[in-house]
Amino acid sequence: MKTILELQRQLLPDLLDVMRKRYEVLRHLQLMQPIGRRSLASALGMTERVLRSEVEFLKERGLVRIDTVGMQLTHPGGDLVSKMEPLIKDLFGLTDLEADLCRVLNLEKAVVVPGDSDRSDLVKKEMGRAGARLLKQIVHPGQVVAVAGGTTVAAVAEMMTSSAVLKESTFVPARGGLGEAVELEANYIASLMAQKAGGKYRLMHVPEQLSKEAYQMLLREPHIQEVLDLVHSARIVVHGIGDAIAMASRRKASPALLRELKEKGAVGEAFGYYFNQEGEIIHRGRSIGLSLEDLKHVDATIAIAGGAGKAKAVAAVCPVSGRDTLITDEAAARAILDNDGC
Amino acid sequence: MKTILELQRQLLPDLLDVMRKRYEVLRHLQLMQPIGRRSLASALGMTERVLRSEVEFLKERGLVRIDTVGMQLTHPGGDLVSKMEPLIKDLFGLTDLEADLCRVLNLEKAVVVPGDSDRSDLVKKEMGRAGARLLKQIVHPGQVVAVAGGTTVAAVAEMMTSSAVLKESTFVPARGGLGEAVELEANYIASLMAQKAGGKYRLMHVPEQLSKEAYQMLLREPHIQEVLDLVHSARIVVHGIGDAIAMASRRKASPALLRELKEKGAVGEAFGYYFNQEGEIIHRGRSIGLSLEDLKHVDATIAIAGGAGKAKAVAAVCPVSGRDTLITDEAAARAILDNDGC
DNA sequence: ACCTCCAGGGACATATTATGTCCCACGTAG
DNA sequence: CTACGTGGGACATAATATGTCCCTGGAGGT
Repeated sequence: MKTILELQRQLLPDLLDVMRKRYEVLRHLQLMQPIGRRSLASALGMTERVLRSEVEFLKERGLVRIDTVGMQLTHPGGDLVSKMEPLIKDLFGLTDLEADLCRVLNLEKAVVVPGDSDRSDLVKKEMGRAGARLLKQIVHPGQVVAVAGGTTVAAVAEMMTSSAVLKESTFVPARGGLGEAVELEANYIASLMAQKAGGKYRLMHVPEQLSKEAYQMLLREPHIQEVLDLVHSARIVVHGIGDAIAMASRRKASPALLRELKEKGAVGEAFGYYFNQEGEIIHRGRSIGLSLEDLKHVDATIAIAGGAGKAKAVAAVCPVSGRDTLITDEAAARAILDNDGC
Repeated sequence: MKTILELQRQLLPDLLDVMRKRYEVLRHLQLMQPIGRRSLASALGMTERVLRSEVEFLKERGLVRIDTVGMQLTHPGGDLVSKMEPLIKDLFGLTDLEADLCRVLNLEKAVVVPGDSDRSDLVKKEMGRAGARLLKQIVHPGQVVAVAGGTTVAAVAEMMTSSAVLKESTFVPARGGLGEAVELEANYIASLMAQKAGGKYRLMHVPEQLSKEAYQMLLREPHIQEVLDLVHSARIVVHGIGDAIAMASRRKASPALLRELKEKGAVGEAFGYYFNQEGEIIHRGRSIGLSLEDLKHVDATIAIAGGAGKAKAVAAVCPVSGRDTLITDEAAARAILDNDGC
């Protein structure tokens, strides 16, 4: 029985949305009946006309009755609502999680894919697909997309498919070298994503851990400058979120830095910034590129991270911007909401 | 599980239509890939543009991949198709049809694939796939499989895939030459099926229409004798079912024989035997090999035939054995059951 | 090296449907 | 009686789906 829902989710996601919409109408109706079109519409957050179409449909099916006092459920309509409740819960439990995440983390949008990416690579792939799809939806032609490094963003690149609008886009790494392995480096991911998307890309080869003087020199290099301008003009940012300590180790941070991070309670990391539990920046990896300042001017940031273990990191990093979109998995979502005490 | 769909259908009356449409696209894609939009559209009987929208949707969901050679299923897409198959059968009542056929024709098992093989070649392919799968399920290592000729059995051979148990099997033609075209001859099909399955095969090259004396001589030939022994020891028989008159014509039967068949009311044919509506044998094509006697000792016979036009032939031939399995298509199945008055 | 066929994708007019926005007549409750 | 909220009608407009072309490009045969 679960399988049939799973199959439908893959094959008929659009119809399931419609189903949910109609179910919501019925459910609200059950609670508010008898009620008029306009009040119900505002309660559901739909426009009057849309609700009206739905109600006409439901009336046609004999699930609601309409008379002068307003709309009410018929008996079969009431039956249907109660019988469908578990079904809807199964189908849209994740959607509810998404709504909760939006509220708790102050996100514009959240996408939750089923599973736990700590336990199955497929889940990461699925997040990647969700990220790729989202990116395609929100990007406008000609916009610059800045991408950070990490395995999860790599998954997005991996699952990216070409599309017309993306052909006009330019992909750039969000920041210079941070000490990652090549295949997780922002440069590599930007180029991979651009290739898969059929778009353009510009890279920024900057060694990590340079002296201040060397940085200053590099910054004056014309081609570096050029890319940096692109980066700062990015309207969309795609980045992962890492566990602070794990990320620092992976990037071979000095023991001193590690100790400092621990002392200051670092839990999350994103594009080179380290955050504590309250979402305050406690360290900034030395590199060039996108800064938190720049984030204020982008149209959208897409953060991607999954796995129950990342819950704290995600919760710490996310509230940073009010226009964030978060793509995560079920395990992380539940863990975040549990920690939050909701 | 049915209840879920019942509930859903109350809110989404066209759920099944859409589901079926998308499933059909995927299924055809699986059988025809890689293929272009236009060809696929005509195979499906949709217009190009409609198919295009569907494919774009499926591509978006990651079920279909599109490149320069055409469209193909992705791995998840293929998974989805196979997982959906039983579901679709249930939804469209094919499972019920199967049960009815078993009862009416006294079959051990019936498999009904959707569609009408008179109208689409794909349906024959689908029957072929079903036949190949069934064969793999029921065969035991070392058993001899006798196959008859005809386009439908050829489809089974075409769709056969290798498997461990089949590597131990030997394929032989059920009967000697009956006057078929080479690519429909049992010999050719037996060898093809063996090759696809990775198994062994022995052939039996016997000209049709020999004098009695010549037959007797041939029968004493050691290598013929050897193959004949194998044939008689076959535990599994795969054969098609043909319309009697059509088959006789195709085999260039004499006008006299044709007239005789018509007079005696021949409707069905299988491995050289002609049957009337009551299932009685009214003529036996002269050749050597498997006889009806032998059928009593086999473990299983698999009859394969589809198309509404074959309904009468199938109904006439099938009741012959109580251990028959019939693989047919929806059109034939419905026609058979209609004729039977159920 | 060429040519041909079939591939996907772009473009666009048109048909169909969904949506936003009014307004109206009518019950009902106060 | 009045004021409010009810459903339903009407209609312009937006969004979407569809039918029909055409174009470019790659794969495979020659």
